[in-house]
Amino acid sequence: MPELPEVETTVRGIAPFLIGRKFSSVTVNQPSLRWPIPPDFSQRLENEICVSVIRRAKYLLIETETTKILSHLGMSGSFRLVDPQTPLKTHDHVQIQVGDLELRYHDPRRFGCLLWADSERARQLIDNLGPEPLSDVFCGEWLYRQSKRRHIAVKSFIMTNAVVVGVGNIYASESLFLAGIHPARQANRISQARYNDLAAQVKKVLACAIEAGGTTLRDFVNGQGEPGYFQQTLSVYGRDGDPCKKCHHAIGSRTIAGRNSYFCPRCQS
DNA sequence: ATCGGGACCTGCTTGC
DNA sequence: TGCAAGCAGGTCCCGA
Repeated sequence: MPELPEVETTVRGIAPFLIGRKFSSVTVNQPSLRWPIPPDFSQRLENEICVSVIRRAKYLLIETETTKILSHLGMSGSFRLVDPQTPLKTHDHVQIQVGDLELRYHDPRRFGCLLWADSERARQLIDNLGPEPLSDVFCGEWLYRQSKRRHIAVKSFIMTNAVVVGVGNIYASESLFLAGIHPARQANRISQARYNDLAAQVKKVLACAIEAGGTTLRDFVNGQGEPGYFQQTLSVYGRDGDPCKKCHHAIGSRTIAGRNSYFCPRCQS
């Protein structure tokens, strides 16, 4: 799934084509996502003018003059803009006509969601989110303070949304490698100096990925339907057994809190 | 309060 | 070649 850079790339890709335009017709082909698409979705959205498209954590917020949608792409979701004549693909669950284009939500695994942002469910999802990784609030001192009495592995810690949003499995492994911290190290056993470095690496790796247009793994397609290409620059993720780019020792992998984790056993401690 | 694991789905890869 | 098991980038929710 799309991690934060993919969501950011999607927002940047679709926003210019939506803002100031009318959603002239809305069709829900499959309402059964992680939570059902609200039954009044099409009716309430039709003929609305889009006023903003922004990202918060890995959520997209699409606002019109009278309402706002909260969407998450789950593990396999994507939005793309196509010519309305383009044949539907399997798992194109929602179609929104906007100007002479059509915005389609596509999601094979249906772990994503489309909700009204003011619904109780949506509030629950966004109310307890931690700081954005690229904001000034997120820094080594913040991480160090949050890590007190946290016994979980540092990798799980930085993937916790209340600590910092938008750090998924790929970028957790990548930033820990760049900071030289072993992913299984207990969160409360790391100095502030090391957290300073880690925060800096998280910012760097996410900013680079956004710059590159997002990582493309199997399911991501950006707003124009073109793949990103950041996967070529990954240092450890998915490189089990390959040589470390710093020391040439073999990259290792292990499961941490149920997630595959990649690291260099020599460079990370 | 904190933590790990199951659950939600489909599709691709792998191994028999 | 065919089939079934295993696994995938997220994250909520439950039970320990």
